Amino acid sequence: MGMETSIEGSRREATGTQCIQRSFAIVRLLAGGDCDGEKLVDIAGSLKLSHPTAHRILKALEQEGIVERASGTQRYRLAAETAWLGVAPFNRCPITRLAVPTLEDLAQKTGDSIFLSVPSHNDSVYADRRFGNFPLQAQRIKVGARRPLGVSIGGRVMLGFMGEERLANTMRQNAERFADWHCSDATVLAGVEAARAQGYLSEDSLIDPGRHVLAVPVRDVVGRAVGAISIIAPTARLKGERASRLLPLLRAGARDVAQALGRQRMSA
Amino acid sequence: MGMETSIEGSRREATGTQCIQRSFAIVRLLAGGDCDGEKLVDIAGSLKLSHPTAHRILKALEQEGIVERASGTQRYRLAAETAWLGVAPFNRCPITRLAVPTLEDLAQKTGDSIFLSVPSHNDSVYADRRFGNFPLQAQRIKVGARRPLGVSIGGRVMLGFMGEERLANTMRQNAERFADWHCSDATVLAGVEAARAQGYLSEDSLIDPGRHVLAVPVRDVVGRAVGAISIIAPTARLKGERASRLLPLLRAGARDVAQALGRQRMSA
DNA sequence: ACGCGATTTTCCGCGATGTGGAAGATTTTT
DNA sequence: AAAAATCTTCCACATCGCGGAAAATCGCGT
Repeated sequence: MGMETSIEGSRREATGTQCIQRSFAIVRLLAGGDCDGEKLVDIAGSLKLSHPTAHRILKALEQEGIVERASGTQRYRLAAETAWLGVAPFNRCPITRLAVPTLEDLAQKTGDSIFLSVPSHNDSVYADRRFGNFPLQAQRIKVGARRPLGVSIGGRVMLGFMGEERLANTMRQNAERFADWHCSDATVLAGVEAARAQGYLSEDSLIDPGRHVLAVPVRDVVGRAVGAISIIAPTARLKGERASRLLPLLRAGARDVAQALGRQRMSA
Repeated sequence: MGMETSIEGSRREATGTQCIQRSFAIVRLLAGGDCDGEKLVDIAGSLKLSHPTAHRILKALEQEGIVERASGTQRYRLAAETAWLGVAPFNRCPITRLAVPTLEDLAQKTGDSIFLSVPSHNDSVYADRRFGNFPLQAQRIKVGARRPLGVSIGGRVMLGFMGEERLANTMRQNAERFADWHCSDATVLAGVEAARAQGYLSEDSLIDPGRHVLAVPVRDVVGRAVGAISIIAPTARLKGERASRLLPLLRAGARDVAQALGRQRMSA
């Protein structure tokens, strides 16, 4: 476990439905967990819910088929069937399907870890990943894992190309959550600016000291970011001359994915 | 709109959380809708919710980024970001990704409409579809659309290979909903039996008179159905000699997908 | 295998939270 | 432009969800 995904993240005029907020906070929390699942106490702890409350909601989610118990244990994880709730929107923008060959190609050519991130509400999500042959790979970052949008390098790159309004909204709504990830407003904004200026972002990994990240945006026809491709490798492998050799590769990959997406739009 | 997805479908000892049931009933309802979205009245009507209640829940879902308004209009549909809630479970069983080549191949070879269905809780979901070149295609069936498991032909085939226990559970929990789709317990069970006996099922389409359906299961290593591939075409095109020529094609397709899934498991 | 601490689950009275009728905006149709 | 339909806000009520406490269960260590 670990990640503090406080439920207060989206500070709203509480009018509405408390338990819907709580339910989806749980769903989002589980969305990032690995398939071993999370313990009730941890879920309750992270979201600052009482144990009975967390239990009751999880039970309801289980009845709805959204959540299941990892076989044997009584740990909770997202049910396989949750995947199918999103098929319709997914098919409207099947970026992960279209990106597969590109990601594999990049992983093979660079030998390092390649990630595809997508924006999701106020989070960035790792939508897919491929590993290369180099011994040290970023295994710790799971597909489905979420960060407040702006925390991960890929997230900052995306924020840079999602419009002023959304940038402002996200910064406001994620303000409190950034602290949990040891990064400030200023750091995030600096990254966003750099991404806008250069068209990419290169920074040390926050969660994984000794690793470096290089990220480029995937932009749709209008220029809006719909994702980001990033490469993660030991710092030594991503500095200086090699970095400048890798950058065009990443950019070409991002362009390919964008084009595949554009073609898709036509036929749908 | 149309489909009556009564919230009472899963008659439960109501203790728990009413509004979670309602929220996900709405999400499931929208999951099947096309990208034009659904009107508030229709949503409220289908689920027998008061307008203010439906409105309040939808507003909450919108704040959570689960639901959005179709551009311009004020109709509700699932937000693109919903797709990313399910990426982790999806990557545990990426059947739709792996099935793409097979579906395309089948559509191209047969010229008709090919569908991939997956089981999701008490529903079957159309997870993907491909059209062939023949003029009449099953355009009305949208990707993401849901039926009570057992209503669609693909659903019956899957039910046949999901174990006695699940079959019994599903039959019990879907009993009331079958009526909405003009099919009885007996019809469903007959189909299930036939599917078990033959390894496939061939029946007239219920929702689309004049069309016929031929479906085969996609089974995992243990033999459990994880999906179904079906072909839909005007009845004349799916009878007699042509049907027996198509069946092996479908079966081969299902086997290919199953094998791809098996290979996937290894590497994960 | 046994026992003890940690975790999950049930119970239940309180009250905050969600509810739906009715009325007021807004959009769409005629 | 008027009318109909739909969407949204308001508000008083009571239902539904809340969380403290206790019971049942799990699982870890010896």
